[in-house]
Amino acid sequence: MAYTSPGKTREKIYDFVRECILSGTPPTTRDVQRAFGFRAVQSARQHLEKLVFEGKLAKVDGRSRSYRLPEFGKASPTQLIPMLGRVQAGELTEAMEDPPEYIMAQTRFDDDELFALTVEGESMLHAGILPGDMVIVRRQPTASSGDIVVALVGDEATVKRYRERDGRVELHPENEAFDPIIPREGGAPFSLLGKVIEIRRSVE
Amino acid sequence: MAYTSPGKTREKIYDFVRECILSGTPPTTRDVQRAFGFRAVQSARQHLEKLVFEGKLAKVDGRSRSYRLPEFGKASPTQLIPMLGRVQAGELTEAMEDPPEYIMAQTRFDDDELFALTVEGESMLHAGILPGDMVIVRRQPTASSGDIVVALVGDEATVKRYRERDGRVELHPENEAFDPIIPREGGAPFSLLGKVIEIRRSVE
DNA sequence: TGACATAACAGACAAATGTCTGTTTTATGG
DNA sequence: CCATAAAACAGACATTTGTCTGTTATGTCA
Repeated sequence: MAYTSPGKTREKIYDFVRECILSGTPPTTRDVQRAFGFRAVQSARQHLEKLVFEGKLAKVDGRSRSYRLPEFGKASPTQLIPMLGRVQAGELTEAMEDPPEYIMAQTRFDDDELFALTVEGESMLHAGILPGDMVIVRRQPTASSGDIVVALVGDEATVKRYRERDGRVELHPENEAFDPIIPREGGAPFSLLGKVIEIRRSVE
Repeated sequence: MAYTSPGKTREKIYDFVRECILSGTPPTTRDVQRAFGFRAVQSARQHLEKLVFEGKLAKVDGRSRSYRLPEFGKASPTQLIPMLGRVQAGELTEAMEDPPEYIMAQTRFDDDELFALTVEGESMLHAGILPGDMVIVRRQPTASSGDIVVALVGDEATVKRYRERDGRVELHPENEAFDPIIPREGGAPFSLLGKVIEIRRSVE
């Protein structure tokens, strides 16, 4: 490769490595070599190591394809979340598509068990949750007053605001056209599926 | 490793590989071997190849760390989107944090230029866009009537619904408390930054 | 011009990694 | 019991990949 001014090639190499990493396949030293037409591995390695020294890349010595963007790993971890579609008697089951649909989300904790649902109905309109919106839910058996939750009442999954009054659970819609749900002994079986932690709406 | 019932170990291996891939470091055959305590590389390889045969994993022969989730590549590509924070005189500039914040999003086209903004104010309340919501914007110079857009009016970036009436551009809020913006000749400089394609709200 | 720094090259070795052949163990069904 | 299939093991070889030592080319500055 022809001689280039100091740092010029290095920037391009950084961009290249970055692209590779973001697309899921960190490059090998020789990948970089080939991509830039170097006739020596060391030429690529030289630049890569300097990028590490400058802090623009991170790596683990001796391991293949180990160059990384230093920002990641520190940043909040990303998770794949299954899109659950249907709700069946008592049990929320994965809409068995093949392959199942997944969405990416950044979460605070790696061990949260998350799933996503599509909202039907307008009962949460005034909370800014519209029909067709996707809600990301953290599976948990309890909630705090004021949380937006997904609950199973009878056979139906529903998104409502959770409240406790006098030790009794109430599920409040945010739309005057709907009535609160107050589960009672002997009534429809009630269970809390989890708490809504994010709402997404695609308007394309 | 002790003998396990058919497919049992394989499922766990799939989960393991999946986790590795999602966290950005696809495993080597020997990574899997070690993780499961196999005393032979082939034990791990056997399972991995079978997973490929079953279509649950994809790989490139002969390349290190090349196991992938088949859903990706085919599925909509994911890209990193910069969070733009401030708006400065006429120009939307990246809030120069170090490192800049990025979020993941699944997009239809790889070459879309996207960025994200945080919404201030309640002018789009009835469109289900609340203060603090994040909007993902595709940079484009034009829009269709009915689109929700981000426009620069004077020095301020604003989220509104775009309408054309008699060939004139109008920016409509979705809240009676606000008035439409109708850019005029000689008025505040107006430019369209792009179209809102997704709204996200974190309620944690 | 010469000293110096960086870029690029050449060739090699060692470790990591993918791959292969064959054997042994374990569960299952006739 | 035997046949069969899958799981697990053993040991090896080939390629890929990381790393190293030393050399040559190119630009900068005094």
